[in-house]
Amino acid sequence: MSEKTTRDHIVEAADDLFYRRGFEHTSFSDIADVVQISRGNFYYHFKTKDEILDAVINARLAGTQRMLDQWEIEGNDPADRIRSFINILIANRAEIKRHGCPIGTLYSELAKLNHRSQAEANRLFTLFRTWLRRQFTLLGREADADALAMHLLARSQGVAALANAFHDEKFIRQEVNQMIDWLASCTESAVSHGTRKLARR
Amino acid sequence: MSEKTTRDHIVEAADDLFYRRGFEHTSFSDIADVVQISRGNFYYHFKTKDEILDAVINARLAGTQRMLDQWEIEGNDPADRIRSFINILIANRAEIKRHGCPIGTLYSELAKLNHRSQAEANRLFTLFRTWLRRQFTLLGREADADALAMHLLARSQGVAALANAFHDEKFIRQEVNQMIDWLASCTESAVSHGTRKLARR
DNA sequence: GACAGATTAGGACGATTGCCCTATTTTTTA
DNA sequence: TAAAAAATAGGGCAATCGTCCTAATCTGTC
Repeated sequence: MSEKTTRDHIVEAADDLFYRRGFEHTSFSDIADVVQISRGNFYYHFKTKDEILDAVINARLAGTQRMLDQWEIEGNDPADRIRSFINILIANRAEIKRHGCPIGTLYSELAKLNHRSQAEANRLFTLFRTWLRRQFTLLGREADADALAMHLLARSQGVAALANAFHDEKFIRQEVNQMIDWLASCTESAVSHGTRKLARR
Repeated sequence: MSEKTTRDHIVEAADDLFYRRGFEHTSFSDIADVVQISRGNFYYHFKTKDEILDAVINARLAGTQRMLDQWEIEGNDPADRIRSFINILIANRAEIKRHGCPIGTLYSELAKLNHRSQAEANRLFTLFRTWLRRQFTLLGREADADALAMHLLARSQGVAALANAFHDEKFIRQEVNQMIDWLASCTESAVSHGTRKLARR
């Protein structure tokens, strides 16, 4: 089994705190308190706060990639895989209700700060976007695969934002059901791939 | 014509800065610089930073209410009024691309800070939610009017979030078109008001 | 057991923050 | 015009921030 280094602990704690309290609102001391190390030791592992941020983003990127790879193995059907994506909202509903989407809220904050790691944070979105686009292409919707991927991403973001604002898990379930239905209607009209024509049989 | 007081100027500048840079990242000095008053004078008008935040939220509430009232006058048809809501995304696309939705990003930040004005900020969402619900009710969808209102709010939030993340105005237009189409399908099936049945003629 | 390198602890720094006080100026009132 | 009130200016305060430095401790190797 893998020994967890102090550095790993720091990244893990920072990841959690950045999600729950935000990047700017989390101080070195906050992280050090969780990991139970001195602030001096902290500096040995990370020279600046931005370095921690980048490490957190990279950790999230790696974790997300692992998750997507896993879905690729589990689901034979691209529709199944897309449903796995949609169901993140269900799986993480409790945390989403309390803190929103980790990716969306982080990006939003970095955008306000005009932080130079905005582009890095965006890669988290792009990871999902590219993956979803491929799944929709496999579904026979290559003409508008990217638009469908963005549409689904946007709806997920919106659901997370409102679930957070209204502290409403039931709303998440409602919208997830609608997204599942929407996905079904996508596969049905896979051949025609018209821009906005959702044919019902 | 109405004389604009110093207090109004402060609220106006704070509103803008909170939107573009975020609440926490905006300092007293930042606002004072814009209004061109001393920090000392500042304290005469607002005792704490939280007071400014509340004033900004109230100003946004008032402005939003005025806008909704205006739509009520302009659009005879509830569908027209809902389209006015959807078209905010188009009207403000440039700013949304750069800074996201002012309501969504503010609430997200306050949630991270666990700020006690979260509830106040939420009233901005509730204002739209209640108004949209009424419009959908007038549209003959009273059974699921609230779900439709939340659905539309969520999609707007998602579009704003992704337009900001990918700096993509075209995406806004695409999604707005889809939302307009979706609204049309809502009115067509107004009578059946089934939970998730989007009948096409 | 001595030594070198890796790791940790704890404090100090300059800058910035929200907040507060007081003197001064401007405006209003009598 | 004199007094009162409203508004403004400028500086100061304690706390916190990210950052940095140095001394101490731990760990493994010869």
